[in-house]
Amino acid sequence: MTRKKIQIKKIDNIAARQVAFSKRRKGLFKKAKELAILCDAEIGLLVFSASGKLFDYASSSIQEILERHNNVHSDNLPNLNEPSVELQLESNIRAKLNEEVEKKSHELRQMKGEELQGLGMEELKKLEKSLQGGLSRVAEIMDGKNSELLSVIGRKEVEKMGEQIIMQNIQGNSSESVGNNSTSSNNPSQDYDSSDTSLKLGLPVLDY
Amino acid sequence: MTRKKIQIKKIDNIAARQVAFSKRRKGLFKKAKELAILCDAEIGLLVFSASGKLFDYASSSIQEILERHNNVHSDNLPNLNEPSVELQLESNIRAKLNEEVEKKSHELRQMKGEELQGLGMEELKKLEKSLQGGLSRVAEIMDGKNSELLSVIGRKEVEKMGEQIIMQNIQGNSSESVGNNSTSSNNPSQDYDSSDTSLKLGLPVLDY
DNA sequence: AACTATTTATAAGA
DNA sequence: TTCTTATAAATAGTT
Repeated sequence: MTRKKIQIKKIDNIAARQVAFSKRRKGLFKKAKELAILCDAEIGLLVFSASGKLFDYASSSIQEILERHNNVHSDNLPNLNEPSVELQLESNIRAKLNEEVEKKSHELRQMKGEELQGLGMEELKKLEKSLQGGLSRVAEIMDGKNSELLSVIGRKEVEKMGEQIIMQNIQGNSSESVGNNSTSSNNPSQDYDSSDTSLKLGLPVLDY
Repeated sequence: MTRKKIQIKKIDNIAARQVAFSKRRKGLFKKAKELAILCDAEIGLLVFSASGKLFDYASSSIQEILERHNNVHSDNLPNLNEPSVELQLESNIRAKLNEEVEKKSHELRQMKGEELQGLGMEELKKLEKSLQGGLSRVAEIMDGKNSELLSVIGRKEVEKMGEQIIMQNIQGNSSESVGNNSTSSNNPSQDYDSSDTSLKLGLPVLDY
């Protein structure tokens, strides 16, 4: 509804969802109050956040409104042994949440290669594709991190490493040296001849 | 709130009040539904018009529960303002479950290559390993399925293929034949000209 | 928590 | 009631 139109579906990002909840809850309560005042209506509003916190508003007392509601639906079964409304509600929510946890756990285990028995070929292929997608994204990010680190180390050091590698190749022969050769970093007055740094191929593999 | 800003006080004109009630009630319910969906909140909303008509909305099955709410509390309402011990307990459980759902959702999205920003190299590697593990398990299962299917196709066909491969190898020259040489057991009437068996090497890729 | 570009909601009028 | 439209309000994305 503003910088961009949004779809009305559960907001994935937790932080964003909490922010939206705060803003919209405020807006909703304001609207409810305005309607009650402007149009002389009786309004009861109960909101449980995803974390279980209760927010409510009633133009008169909640009891009064609920009683009235009950009268409208005229079925009176006074049962004091019943769990409270809220408690029943919470129970339902808990059941739903448990189900959701199970579902996600199962999906997660499947992505880790477990509990695959029931799947058909189509589903297996989908899963495989999903895994491959994730894998390549992870690889991308790792590459990105390596690049970042390279730029942090600085061009000079990289070039220096290149030189050293070249020298090693010229002098010895088999030395597979890949170790950390970075000479002390606080050395700004370093001067070197850039002309012989051409062979910078095979950049050191940065491993963590 | 449009052609002119209005004060939030009871609308005097009855007709105007009814019109406003209709419009604003609609808006209020829409907002309530949006909040419930967007932010995963549980919402109950009761609205009585000035004339006594009831309008309500509940994001879950609060409805029935609300109807009984006053049955429980209309006679004895000492502790309506403070959640009962049980309710607080349930709320805690719900909060924990929500957390768990979020955690799993997050992990799931990470396995699909999303929300990777915060991860360090170590974590990325772990993730990569996990994905590779899952991938190979999935591949195994798929292989298994292919084999099963092969056996369903029948030993005969497999044997036939083997023979054909052998024949090809004989007729050519490279004698690296590794195929299954067991000649058919229960197949006396089968006769075919192996000479025209075209190049069916590289067992058919079973695709679904 | 504040800002602001947009989307929504809606008061008045028809 | 419903539609239209000018304007007020709400709010998503950003800082």
